[in-house]
Amino acid sequence: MKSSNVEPDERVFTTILSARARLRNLDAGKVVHEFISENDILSNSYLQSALINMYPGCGAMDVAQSLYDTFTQKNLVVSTAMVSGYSKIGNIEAARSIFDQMVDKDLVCWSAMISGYAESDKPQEALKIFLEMQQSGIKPDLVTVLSVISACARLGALDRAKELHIFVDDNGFGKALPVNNALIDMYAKCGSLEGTKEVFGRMHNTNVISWTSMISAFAIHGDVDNALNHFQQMKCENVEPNWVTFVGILNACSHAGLIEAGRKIFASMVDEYSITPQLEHHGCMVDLYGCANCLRDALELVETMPMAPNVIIWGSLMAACRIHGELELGEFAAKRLLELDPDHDGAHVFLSNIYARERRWENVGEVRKSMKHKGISKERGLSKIEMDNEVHEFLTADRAHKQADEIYTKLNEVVDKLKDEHYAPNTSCILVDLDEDEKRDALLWHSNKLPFCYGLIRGEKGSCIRIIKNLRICEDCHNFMKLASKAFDREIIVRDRTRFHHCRGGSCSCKDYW
DNA sequence: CTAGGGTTAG
Repeated sequence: MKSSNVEPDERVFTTILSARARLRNLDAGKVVHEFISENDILSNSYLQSALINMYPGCGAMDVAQSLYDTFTQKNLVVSTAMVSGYSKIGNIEAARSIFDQMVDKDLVCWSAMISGYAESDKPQEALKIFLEMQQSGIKPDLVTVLSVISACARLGALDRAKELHIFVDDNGFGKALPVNNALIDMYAKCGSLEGTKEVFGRMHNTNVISWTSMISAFAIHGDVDNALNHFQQMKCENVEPNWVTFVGILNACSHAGLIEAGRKIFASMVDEYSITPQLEHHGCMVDLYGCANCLRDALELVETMPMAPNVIIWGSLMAACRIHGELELGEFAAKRLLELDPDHDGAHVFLSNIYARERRWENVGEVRKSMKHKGISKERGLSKIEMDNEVHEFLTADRAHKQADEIYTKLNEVVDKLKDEHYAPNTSCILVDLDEDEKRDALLWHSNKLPFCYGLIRGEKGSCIRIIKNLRICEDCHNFMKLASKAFDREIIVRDRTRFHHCRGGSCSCKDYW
């Protein structure tokens, strides 16, 4: 182009830059950046936003920021690109700070902020911003609605979800395919498989995302039969499964312990569908073997898989070893994990616990010192319950709630009643340096049990109690919920980090396999 | 009529 003496026009650069952004090719992008600077066309706002848009994907948000700082006039589109750039790299505070400085905000920049919060797992903030947007007189479009539904899914509050569904229908989005797909996922993550089925049943047309969302919904609720059924059915309807579909179906097998079925499906990816298993699929298989206590198979897969295992893979193996008390392999996995992520809280806590159990006090000291030095602490247990249109949060041994006294009194009552059902606190779930009495208290105050008691106090009599937990539910809390479902004749639905537990009449839908 | 926000996945 240059040799024929045709000057490239500015449109060419926006095309090149968006290609660079997709390729995540930082060096090539910088060459274009320099060329633009040298030719004094950096004042073109189309070029500005294309440049800003390229950097976050290349892992160079700092370059985007310094470039942005040089612009004296902050264009709305360019600022929005900064908001979404910071959101993509997980720096939501920086995104918000730019957002707050913007004047005359339009729909797109509000949407960028909403999806930023949704993807940063701050659903409450996303919904709050959505409300503010409407109060400022701006009506959402389809894209906004999708982000809001996704935020509500992460929040997990069913009443809020139902309200949003009505809003979506009332505003004319109820027939759009992507909206219905998002609603399927929302109901699943809010613990309502019924809602999921209802939305799916009313859809006039479906695509691979609809079917995949259904399969994943059944997977997280432990209904492997329906997950497999829907997988068959989508084949009959000539909908081609994609790689996400396989993540869902393999997860379903993992949650139900169906090793053979999982193996076959994993093999069929290549044999029947010509889909190369990715890291995620290998992760599902490690999970499948790990949960089923086939730790040798899990390790073999990790060591022979065609790509380098990442933090999630080693974490999955480590978690399986923790559950099955396989300390030696667990230590190995934790160490590999720490090589990839030296600040991983779970691996530190796990190592320290293994060493404590084996009375290797020197090692315990080393790990704790390193944690203190790096400022690492264990992620705290956090549980939530929705009540009267409000989401109430509880940490372990939390006394911050306004009705804390009442809740703790109730907890004692509940524990007394559960003792009739032979409930005995299982302190092996707690591995810190506490004496037995302290352990017992720490266990009873596990965050899960607090929202349950609050649900008993405030909820309608006989209604289902829905709890959302940030970590994997511990064995003692699981046992507690099962017994409580019988003793109080209540359905209790707990969403933990990876799946749902439906407790009813003394047993759980996961059949104690999780 | 070429910039910025998007549903399924651990």
